[in-house]
Amino acid sequence: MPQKKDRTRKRKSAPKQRKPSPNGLVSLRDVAEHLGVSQTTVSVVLNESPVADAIRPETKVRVFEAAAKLGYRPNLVARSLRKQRSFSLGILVPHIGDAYPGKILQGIEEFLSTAGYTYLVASHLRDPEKVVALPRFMMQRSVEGLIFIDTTFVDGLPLPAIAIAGHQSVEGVTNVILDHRRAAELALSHLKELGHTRIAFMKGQPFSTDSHERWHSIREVAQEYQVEILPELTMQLEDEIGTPEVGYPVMKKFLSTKPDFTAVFAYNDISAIGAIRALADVGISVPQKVSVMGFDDIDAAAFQTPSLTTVRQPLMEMGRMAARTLLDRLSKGGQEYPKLIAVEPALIVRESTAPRHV
Amino acid sequence: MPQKKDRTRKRKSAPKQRKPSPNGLVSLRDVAEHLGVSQTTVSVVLNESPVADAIRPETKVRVFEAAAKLGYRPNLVARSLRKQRSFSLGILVPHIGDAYPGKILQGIEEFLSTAGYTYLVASHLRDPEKVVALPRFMMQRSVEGLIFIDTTFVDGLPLPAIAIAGHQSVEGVTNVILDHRRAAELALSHLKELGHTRIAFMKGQPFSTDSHERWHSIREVAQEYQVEILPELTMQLEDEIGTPEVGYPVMKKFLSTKPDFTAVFAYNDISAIGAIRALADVGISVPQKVSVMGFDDIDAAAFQTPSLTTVRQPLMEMGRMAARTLLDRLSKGGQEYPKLIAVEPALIVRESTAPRHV
DNA sequence: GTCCGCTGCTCAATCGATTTAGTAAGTTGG
DNA sequence: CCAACTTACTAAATCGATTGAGCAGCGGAC
Repeated sequence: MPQKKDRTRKRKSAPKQRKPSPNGLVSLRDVAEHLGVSQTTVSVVLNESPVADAIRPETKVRVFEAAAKLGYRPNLVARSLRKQRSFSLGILVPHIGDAYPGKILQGIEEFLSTAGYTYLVASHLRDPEKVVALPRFMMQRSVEGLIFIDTTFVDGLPLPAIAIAGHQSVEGVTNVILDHRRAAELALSHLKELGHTRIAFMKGQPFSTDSHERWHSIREVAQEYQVEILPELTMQLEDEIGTPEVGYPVMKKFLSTKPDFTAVFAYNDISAIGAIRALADVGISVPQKVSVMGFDDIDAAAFQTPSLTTVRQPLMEMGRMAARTLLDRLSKGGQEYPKLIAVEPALIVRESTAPRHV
Repeated sequence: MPQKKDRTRKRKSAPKQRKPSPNGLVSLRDVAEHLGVSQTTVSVVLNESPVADAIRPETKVRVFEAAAKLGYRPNLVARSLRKQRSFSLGILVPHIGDAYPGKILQGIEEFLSTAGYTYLVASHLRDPEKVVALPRFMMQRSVEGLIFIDTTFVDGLPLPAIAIAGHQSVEGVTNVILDHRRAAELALSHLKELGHTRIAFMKGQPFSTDSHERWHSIREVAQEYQVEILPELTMQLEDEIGTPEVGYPVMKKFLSTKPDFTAVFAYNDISAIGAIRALADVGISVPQKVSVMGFDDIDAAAFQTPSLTTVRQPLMEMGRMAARTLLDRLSKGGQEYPKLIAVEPALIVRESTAPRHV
């Protein structure tokens, strides 16, 4: 394929003896030199930049072909540096691998992958120092935004952020939350319809971002529904564990007080599962003797024995929305952004609740 | 704090009117200009490079103080580009959020965070195209190495890699695997001691990387232990689902053949849970009528009703070892690396297995 | 007096892309 | 015939760090 004219080759009478790419990868320069054109040309053509309108179609074809032939893939680190955009987000979770954040991550990833974004995840294990350090660390890695999952963060973030299950009102942060009021209505009306009046409640751990709001809504709705919340039927989760072990000892201890109750509304599915286990240990069958209501509808809920009646949070959807909203904010760039996004719960009736035993 | 001599300030008679950092962050240059020293000085001092031995202690102090005062944090993207090291790894999982990879991720993250490394995770959802594209994409992001979890990858990787539950023999890849032979011994001897002779087996999905090896070991050990593996008592998992739903219909269908068996050895805990559910649906109680044995010991296993007897894989440990081994390989740089790392299973006896019902 | 070596730094190239400004060659209009 | 415009590119700055090479100024040896 002879070229008509060699229009650029002369410049290099004493070439600077360029060494091959140290990492063995094909760079823009390699493609440019291979073709005898400038890096600019290759760059604008491959990026289909408007500037490339001025490039001859034949040249474009040559560039595309050479890029394909040499297997050129742009170095995204270099691109990040130059464009001051990394196409990545940072995600903070209490523990990677737990079911609740796991489901949310699925939703986030699903959306991000279609948008060409990646993400860095890190677990802070509820360590306040990490909660401060990790966002900083991620910013050093040039993430464009942050997503907090069930995490109480420190404000003053210089980056747009989304807090899933976040209830802090902080400048620049969009909270994605469940309609807890509605959730309480669904759960309590279900239990009430089944005839339960003496209901035990498990309050979430103080560090869980939904705890306060959820409890508040439950009390409010309970009052309206004339369901009594008795102090002696109220438990408090404390431990920071992602397994049902979180609910087991609490229920054990509760049972040792010989409480008079016919139903339990757990803080979440995980603690409900632990509670059922504790009930079973002392021979209280669920749902025959006691009904148990979970929260979240994690994957495991449907396959427990008995399967869990629970209030479903659309976790994947929340993840998707969080990702979508954040990317939206990034592309708009403006100061306009939603402060709050609420999603609706659903009551999922399974086997762990039944009419009150009489 | 007056300076003795102004040794560098003169050069800028007609300064190039430098604009402030566009992203509002403090750069090396900002620190250097603030102090009136070169970027080199600031860089070598902050990195405690050996070259910094030649810098006066007072200067060092000034640099450290200025960096702290201005809140300088090095831009890791720029550093990556220059050093050709990103201090990050890429991790491929079938699904983010599933219990098995989740537990492994915990181990990986635990180790990486102490080493100052981050990681990018991506789910390939068993899509062969993604399995090819994602490592490429991660390499464009300059990850230094890859970890595959339960993933059949395509060889010819230009990067060091670790495959957890990997059984491919590929140049440059270290496989981290369970001692399946030992696992089979533990499980079968337990069932045999309980008097079970008609044992049903669930084979893993063909795409699950452990399936073949596990089945092979089970058959081998079964022969030695004189445990019969009957075709009519053998099930095959097919679906790509991370919930117990994967085992449920398979067991349902199996039961419809009116099989004669007293125990089930499931492929993993997830499918065991689904199987128990299916057994319960038709009134077969576990472990009274049928014993069920799981595999993995995911968090949920201990809190099922009945709790699962299972073969534990040290998943977090496997994650930790994978990360450690990979970083080791990266720092050594040489061609020397372990081809195989085997970890030991443990038998965890809980409630789902019992002596054969007679 | 001057050469050497040490101290304490600075200069400038570099990583691999993007992007602004510019330029050589050819075409058109008056 | 020349200015103006168009076409098809190229040169060089830039992002923010790291790093090899280099350079003043000073003290001491000869």
